[in-house]
Amino acid sequence: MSATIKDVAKAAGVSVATVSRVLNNNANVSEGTALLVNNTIKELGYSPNFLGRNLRKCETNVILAIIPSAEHTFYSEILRGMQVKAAELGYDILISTSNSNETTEQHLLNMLYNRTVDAVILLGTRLSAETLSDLNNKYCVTLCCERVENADLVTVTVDDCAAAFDAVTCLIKKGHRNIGMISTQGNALSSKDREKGYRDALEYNGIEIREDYIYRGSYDYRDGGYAVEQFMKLDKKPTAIFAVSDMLAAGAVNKAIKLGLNVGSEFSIIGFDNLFLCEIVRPSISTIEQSCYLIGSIAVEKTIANLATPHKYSGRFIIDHKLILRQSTGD
Amino acid sequence: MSATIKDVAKAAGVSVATVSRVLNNNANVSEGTALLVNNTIKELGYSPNFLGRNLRKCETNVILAIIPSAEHTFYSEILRGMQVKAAELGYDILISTSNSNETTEQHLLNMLYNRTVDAVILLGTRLSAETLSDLNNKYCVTLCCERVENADLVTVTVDDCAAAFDAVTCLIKKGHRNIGMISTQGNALSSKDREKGYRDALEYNGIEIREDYIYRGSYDYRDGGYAVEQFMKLDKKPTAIFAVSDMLAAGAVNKAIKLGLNVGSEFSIIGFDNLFLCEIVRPSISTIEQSCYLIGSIAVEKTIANLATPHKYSGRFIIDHKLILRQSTGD
DNA sequence: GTGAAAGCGCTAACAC
DNA sequence: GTGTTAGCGCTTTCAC
Repeated sequence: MSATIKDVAKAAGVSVATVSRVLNNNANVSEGTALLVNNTIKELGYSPNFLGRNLRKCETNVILAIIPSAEHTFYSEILRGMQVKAAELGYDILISTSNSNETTEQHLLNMLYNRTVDAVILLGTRLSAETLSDLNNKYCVTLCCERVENADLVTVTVDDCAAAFDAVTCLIKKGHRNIGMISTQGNALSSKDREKGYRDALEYNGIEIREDYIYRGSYDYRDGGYAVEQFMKLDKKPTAIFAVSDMLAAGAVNKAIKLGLNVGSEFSIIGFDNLFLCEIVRPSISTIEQSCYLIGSIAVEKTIANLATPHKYSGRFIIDHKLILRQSTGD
Repeated sequence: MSATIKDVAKAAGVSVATVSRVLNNNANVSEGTALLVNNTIKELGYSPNFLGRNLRKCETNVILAIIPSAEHTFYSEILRGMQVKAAELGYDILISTSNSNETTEQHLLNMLYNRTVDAVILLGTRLSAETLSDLNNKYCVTLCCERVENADLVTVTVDDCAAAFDAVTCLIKKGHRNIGMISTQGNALSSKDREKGYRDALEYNGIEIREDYIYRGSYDYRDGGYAVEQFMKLDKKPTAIFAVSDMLAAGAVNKAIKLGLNVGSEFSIIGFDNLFLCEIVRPSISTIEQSCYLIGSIAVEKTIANLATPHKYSGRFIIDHKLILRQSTGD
């Protein structure tokens, strides 16, 4: 159907080896031949078939990024960081969505097994530490935005504990003593770490920790509202909330307003991620911003480095975060 | 490094052909041999190398979906529709982002040239009709969410003109006679079509069309605000706005509120896409909902159909839309 | 500086 | 029902 390297070789009157050398900018080819070959390539509209090349070289120069869902804008900047760094290093990033479903996630890993991609970067995962370690041992897998205890692979995240500590400390400094937290069920360590940061901040400031101040639901917007409803049933109602995601914070803000609370200095809310949403809603939402671009960039850099070495590195990389204050904390 | 089909054949004491047959569920293999081979496969932890298979079969069973950016949640449901239909038909969907940049888009098309993927589905495009037609002629390309005049390829969109007509008619029925429109610059026909629907609705109701009621900017949130500012400088100020995207509508809503306008029945705004955002902001935003899941599903179905036939179909598919009324129109 | 040829892992005739 | 073998398109070693 389309031209092959053989066609080019024949048309240019050289061997396929020479065409291949031209294709790969190999030095050992005379200027004249190179010109001739390049012209023939153009004439025939030839492009190399990477299936042949990849098979031969046992590499694809493609990294698969698996995100939970395309519905979360949070990943977009991370993906951009990945793409820029990957392009720089001669790789392409392809994306697929797992729908936070372990079966789908497993299916996508087939691309690793069957050599369709060189490596996988997981933006969150449902897999166990053992699975991840095995996978990274046999292939090359990196984890982003989430950590898994004792999993032996490169992990790139913010310091969730410290970030939560900062957020809650800010609320305390504003005079709040009754601070609720909206967290999530399940075993995402990002949430657990943020809970720890929440507890640490309270403890550090000599504030009693109340278990009924911690609501755990899904990441769904509505859970933010449910949390507020729950809190408002308590004897001692919280006057501030720290949520592990901006969506939850948005749900909390809207529900609080609906309940007649004066969201701002009187009833403060801080989210997590700095989604664009935070700027759009009224009141705008204070939040923790992660250096997303950097997370993506570093994840790719470390992944490609691991691809090149026989003894894989598997450390944890902590990326910067920043507290951003807006109207939901009265700023 | 990892086991090959040869290793399996040797270990099982059969030929590679037999292993291949088992791998592909070929009927012509005895139950006993199949069992033996499958056990050996498990023992060796073998998975077939798709680079070999794909090279041999000249197909990858992968479709590349190119989206402008992962920042727009609008595409998520379309992608889900694509993935479900693709899985059904034995294909995988991989996603990449073009950043609305023609160079990047062109780069991604390399995956088509070099046979890394079987087909490409573009969710919007910067390419010309000629480029698209050539591309689809030589390979297999489908266009979604946007149309390009005279481009010879399968195109799947809502009826933008009719949808806009519905939105504007709704505003007129609510008593508005001075209706502004927030559109976009550039040559996106979706916007042009929506402008036509806007004009048609006005004309149909005997309302004069004023060119200064049409603002054209980017798709950026802020442009929604700029539009409102612009409109408020006019002698006869609009009392309603139809925007070609929810982001623009959100920007318009917030700016209108800031200017002291009573957004709702007094000053109405309708957006486009039905982003989740519409439900979160206050007032919630009326909008046009597209049947996104269906758009994705049909796009994939038609693409795969075209992959199988020598004479490609290249028609346009119109998908349903629905007007959704919320607080921003006083509902 | 260039060519011949082997072989990456797989599938699919073809032969038996 | 199973095996032998050619060959998909490419890179790379080895000659020269």
